[in-house]
Amino acid sequence: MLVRINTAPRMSIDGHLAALAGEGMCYSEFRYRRGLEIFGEGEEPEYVYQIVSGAVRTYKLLPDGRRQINAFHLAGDMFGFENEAIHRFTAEAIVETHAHLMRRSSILEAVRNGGAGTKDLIKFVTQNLAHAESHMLLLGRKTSLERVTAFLLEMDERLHHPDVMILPMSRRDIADYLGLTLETVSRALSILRDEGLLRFDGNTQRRLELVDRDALAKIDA
Amino acid sequence: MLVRINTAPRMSIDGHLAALAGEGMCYSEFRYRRGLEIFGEGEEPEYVYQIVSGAVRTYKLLPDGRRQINAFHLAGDMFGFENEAIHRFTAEAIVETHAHLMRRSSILEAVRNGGAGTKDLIKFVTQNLAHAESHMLLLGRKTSLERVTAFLLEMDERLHHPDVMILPMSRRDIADYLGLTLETVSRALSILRDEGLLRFDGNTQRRLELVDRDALAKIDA
DNA sequence: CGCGGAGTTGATGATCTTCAAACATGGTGG
DNA sequence: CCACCATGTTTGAAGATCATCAACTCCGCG
Repeated sequence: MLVRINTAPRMSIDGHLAALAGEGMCYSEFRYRRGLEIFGEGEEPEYVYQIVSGAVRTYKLLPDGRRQINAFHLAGDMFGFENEAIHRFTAEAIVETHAHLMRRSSILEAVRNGGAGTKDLIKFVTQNLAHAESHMLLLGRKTSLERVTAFLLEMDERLHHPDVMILPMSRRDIADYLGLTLETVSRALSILRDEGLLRFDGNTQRRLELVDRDALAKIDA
Repeated sequence: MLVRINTAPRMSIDGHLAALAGEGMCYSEFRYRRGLEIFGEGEEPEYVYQIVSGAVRTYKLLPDGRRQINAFHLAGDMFGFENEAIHRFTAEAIVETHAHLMRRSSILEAVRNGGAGTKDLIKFVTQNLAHAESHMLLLGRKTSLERVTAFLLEMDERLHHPDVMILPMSRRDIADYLGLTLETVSRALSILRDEGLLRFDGNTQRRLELVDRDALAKIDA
């Protein structure tokens, strides 16, 4: 079902959670079923999360229901850190997801004490910011074909260039990430398939193979 | 050309730069003429900047010249901090701008030493991230009228609700911030003016007055 | 005065959305 | 095991929004 990366136990140096609060900090492990809300926009942040397996979407809603997905989080990714007293967006499990949780207060305290994890926290937030900036360029200035191509290449990279890419998210999720409709996403994928740049694996639409990454990279301006 | 104006030992307590690196840190003051590039995307970051007066745009470009402005920075705002070894975007003075500069290395060192400014740095990056997330919602899901209205309200707030708002940036800048064309921005402003929600002050197009902020807030979904 | 930059407005057109229909898929229970 | 239903996906046709192309105005400034 889901592509998995190694699940870093708590001692691993570059495991994010462990790095943040230092060794010896404990965390709990939770399991979220497909579609379940992990936390909601406006709620008080209690935990910071690291995904062991599964996938999570974080998004904002307009009052009339229009949705913008900020980011997808895959195995190994951390999310949910807040500096202020409320969550700025909602997080939901896209598929069955296992995550490690660490109390936010532990991390804030570690920062207050000048803990070693401070640098990692700054790095984490900065990486999120860098991603957001690139995504603003996509949302503000790229065509639908460029957006879908960029999405495929982003996922390809984050899944470490697998032969067959297994997408946990629906066309609607992709559309809400790219600022398009699901129909436009579907059409763009069909174009790329017809041009021979990608193949659908079997008869399922969520398993696909990037046949010509160079050509895709040329489309993504 | 850069003009070095003076060097001062320290600035006000609530100034961001001072908070970041602690007391006793030195900064220089520079002046940038209208249109001048302050730093370019991909360059090595040397300084962190705080605007004394003027306005700055930060943006990314696609190879064919399409531009996305991430943010406008006004008097009091800080910008240019990088955690990694290169600038992720370009910064230009929109109008004649005075800024305080502090060496990036000083700030990084302060963080390494567990300086008091670490918390402020995290706060600074997090605020940028929060802005970027809101802007992604705008770029991905709002209509042109909603975008322009949101822009006006954002500027109104950041300029502390002046009677007459003086915009330093051109219609093209606004368009590249909102993911629109300058014509669409102009049309949206005309609509808001015709509906009586704003007035142009005199016969210049950059001075305008928000007549009905509540109605504007209702348009901005 | 004339020139250039900035802005507005109009006509036309392309891209993307909306609406709609058909088909596929995967899970559930008889 | 298969029928069945909800959900997800593709594709087509029509329509809306925004972009493009173009003309014109308004200042500011030499």
